[in-house]
Amino acid sequence: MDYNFTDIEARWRKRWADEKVYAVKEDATRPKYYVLSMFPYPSGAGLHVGHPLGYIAADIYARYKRNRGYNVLQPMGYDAYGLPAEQYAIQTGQHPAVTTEQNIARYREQLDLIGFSFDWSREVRTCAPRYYKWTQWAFQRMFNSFYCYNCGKAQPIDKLAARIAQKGTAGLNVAQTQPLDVTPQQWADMTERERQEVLMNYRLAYLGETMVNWCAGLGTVLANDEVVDGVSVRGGFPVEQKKMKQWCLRISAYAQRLLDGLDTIDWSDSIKETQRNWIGRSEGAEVTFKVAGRDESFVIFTTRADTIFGVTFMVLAPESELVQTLTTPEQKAAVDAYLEEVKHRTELDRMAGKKVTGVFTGSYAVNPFTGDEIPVWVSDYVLAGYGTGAIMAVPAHDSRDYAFARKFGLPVVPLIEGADVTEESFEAKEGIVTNSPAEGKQSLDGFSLNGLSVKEAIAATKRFVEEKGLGRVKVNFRLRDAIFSRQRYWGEPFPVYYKDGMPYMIPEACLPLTLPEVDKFLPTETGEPPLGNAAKWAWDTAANTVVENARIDNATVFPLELSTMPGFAGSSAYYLRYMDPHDDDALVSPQADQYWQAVDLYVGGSEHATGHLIYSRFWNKFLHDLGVSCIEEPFAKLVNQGMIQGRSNFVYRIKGTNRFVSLGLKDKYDVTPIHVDISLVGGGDVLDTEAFRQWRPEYADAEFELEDGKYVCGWAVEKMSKSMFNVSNPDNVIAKYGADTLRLYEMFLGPITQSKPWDQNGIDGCFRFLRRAWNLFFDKQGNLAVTDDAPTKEALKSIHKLTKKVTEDMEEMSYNTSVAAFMICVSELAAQKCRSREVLERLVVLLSPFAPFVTCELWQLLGHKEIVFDAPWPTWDEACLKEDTVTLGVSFNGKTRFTIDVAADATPDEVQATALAHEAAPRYMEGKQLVKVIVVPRRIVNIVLK
RNA sequence: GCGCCUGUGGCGAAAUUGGUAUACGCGCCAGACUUAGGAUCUGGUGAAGCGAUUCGUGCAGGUUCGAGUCCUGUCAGGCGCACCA
Repeated sequence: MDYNFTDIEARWRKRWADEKVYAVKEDATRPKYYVLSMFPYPSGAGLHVGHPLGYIAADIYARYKRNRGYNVLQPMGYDAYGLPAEQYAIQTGQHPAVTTEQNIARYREQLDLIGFSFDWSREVRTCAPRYYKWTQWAFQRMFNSFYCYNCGKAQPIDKLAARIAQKGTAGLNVAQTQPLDVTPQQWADMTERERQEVLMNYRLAYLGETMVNWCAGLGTVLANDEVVDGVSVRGGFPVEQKKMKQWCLRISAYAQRLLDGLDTIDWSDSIKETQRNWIGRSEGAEVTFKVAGRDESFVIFTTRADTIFGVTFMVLAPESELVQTLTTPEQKAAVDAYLEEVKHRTELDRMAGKKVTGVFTGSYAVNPFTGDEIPVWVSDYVLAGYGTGAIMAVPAHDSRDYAFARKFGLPVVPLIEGADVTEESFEAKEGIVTNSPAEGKQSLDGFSLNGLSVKEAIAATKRFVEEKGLGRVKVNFRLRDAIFSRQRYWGEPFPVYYKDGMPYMIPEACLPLTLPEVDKFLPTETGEPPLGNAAKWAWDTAANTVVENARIDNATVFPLELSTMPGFAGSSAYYLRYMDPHDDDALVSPQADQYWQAVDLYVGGSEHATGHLIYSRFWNKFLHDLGVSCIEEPFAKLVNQGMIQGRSNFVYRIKGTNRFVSLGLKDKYDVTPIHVDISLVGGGDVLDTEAFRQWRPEYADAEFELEDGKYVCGWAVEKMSKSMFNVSNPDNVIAKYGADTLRLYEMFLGPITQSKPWDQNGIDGCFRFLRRAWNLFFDKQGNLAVTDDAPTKEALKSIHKLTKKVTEDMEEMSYNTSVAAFMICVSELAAQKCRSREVLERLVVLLSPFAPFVTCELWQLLGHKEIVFDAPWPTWDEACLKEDTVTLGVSFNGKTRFTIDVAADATPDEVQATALAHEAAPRYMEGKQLVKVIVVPRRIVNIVLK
């Protein structure tokens, strides 16, 4: 019987769906295992062969766990809100919901072809109201929470309000936008609106006036991780800094926990390191400097408190409010001119130019340690958003301060023995401190760091600063709060209305607040977000319903928020929803959460390192604080699959003509390389010139200059993308080879964590393997030829070897070597003409996670009623793997010379005797003395001579 | 600049974690069956040499009886962060 994969796959696909074989329920009698692949954004282009790589790896693991007796949850869904659908809507007027629906249908079709064991009854879509109800709910709970550092978790905001009413804000140790000073009396005298303003300073979801990344091209603000090199990740439009009122999530409150949590999870070092960098913890000190001749002071942050004796000037960020207070009348014109100049420099200029600029404020600060008066400058190399927006400059030991000092002729005072600062600053945190204070100079209480190591000096200075009340030890984080508003249509609406300019949450019982219809997806004429176009987008607090805008009276009917939530909102807790997707009373029921706990294996791309994977961890920690998620870290183990790149082909057109020259001849002419669709190119990169002429009208009368009668294309490895015509589509591969071959080949390509180009050429090897495996079960006439005879020793050895290898590879997800092992085993069994049922059944089970279709068919042909997915995973017997004799390499002084065969259980003495008795041995022994013989078990015997 | 990762045949990649380097697949070569082959099967395939042998894991050292693997330095490529004080 031929291996007819088309029939086999179609039949089993149907049966799996009809019998719902992948549906799972909580089952207390079996251990659970939760496998998750990052859900896709369903783009219009459909899946290419790169997308399923991670899904296949996860699916193999999920199926393996199922064979091992685990109750495996492996769901799938769609991250359905996003910019492309909205951009498409703006261009075509097609509603994003319609295109999204179409794209999802297409994705589903493609995913089904590949044979994943997803439980589709648990599918989620972020744009479904029943789903985003819980996104809105979580947002409301964040609004109604603050973060208490004393108890280390989120708390209800009412508790804070009560505390302020009783004791004021004094002594609060909570996450806040800025320190406030409110007494109980003041609180009592406040209006409702004023109190709301105070509370806004502490809420975990808050409305903040912040500098945001404004992208005019997209008409919205972006989060930091959505901006790279000053342009938007999506679309590549320029991004500028702008001060706007936006919803923010106080993710910075969780900075320390996000950092600590990394030590408890099994993620790759590189992703953990990326997150550590992004969180950017730095320990230092805040030191207060008085302004000379005035009753003012300001605070700076430094990690190098030990360099306090080398401070020769101070620098303020241009955006800092201190600039106004510290600028003297004489300097005001110069400072204002500078501020104006900085404002018009975009983020890109600022990074690319790296010009050293700045201006003197006219004021002087007093060094608290020495009493020296030092000038205060303004420069854009100091960031307003980090620390206090002001620094003490130590040009001798900081390259940025050094460049500034050299440009403006400010003094450089070295503080470390032997440091040469004539050409550049000395930044290493090592050496012995000197000059602190300089000889003959006074310092506060005679404080001196001279003779200490840098490390000791930092500690000593911090202690001194705290003792003398000059400042305090402080930990700073680079992690910024996440900006949570987008001026877009296609996203979750905020369940928020505005009364007296302050936001209020619509009642929880009224969730979800569904996205309204609009007739235009562009901003309104007054520049409001697209939701401003909705006719019915106001909240009636009496009736608790959405009503016509026309009825807004600000008495009982109020305007609703016009922004929507960003992409990461819906993807931040989806793994929890999969546990209990149809529950309308809870995001996840306690029972479901207790059973499934958290994701055991999470598979997805590393590009989400500073986006989704941080937001999701934050979101889960918050839900954990609420008691909704029982585990603090959502993803116990993370595997980042590599990207599959495309292999593009080029033709070379002679400039100004319609004549194309083959690769080997292109250097003779002035040519333009042009991407050519890879479907027009065959093996050896030979172009089908006729197909090329028909490809596009402008090439209809193309002429070709051939070499050896062929047109050879150039090639390059690039990102797989429609515009480069290098996309390979899984449907085509499946039509030609079957899904089992595709699965096997994607795994065989190399380690899943590695990026690699897609090369269709190798796939025949995997197809041949499957066909050979299939043929093991049939005789020449095509009849099933499996016997119940006892297996031979060799066959048992082959299958046990395979069992061991595949089982051990599973945990490492080292599937490429497993596939190789399958190939070896099958060719061994074929050579042995093995027909043993016992052996072949084991082979079928082992192969089933990799090739589910063909193994289902074989399992049934072998007479089993149950599906192979529930068959127990085979075990191996070490005794079967033992050799009777082993071949050892014999080396003299480390160089292998010949091999010997000895009994597997030979003692070292026997091995040594056999080795020395070998006919070739005397040749290498000649004239040398035997020092010792080292017998490495089962490997090699090394004879050491002198 | 700082941090992390990776360098092995013509190509994708293995290597029992310090023990016969290049498993497995692609490609290539030869043979078989064919009217035919971009089908199938069998064998060969790191380099040099007729050969025994010698040389071979980016480069240079080191530890070891023995190093792709460990250590030091260096070069190249990739990723992340980057006026973060």
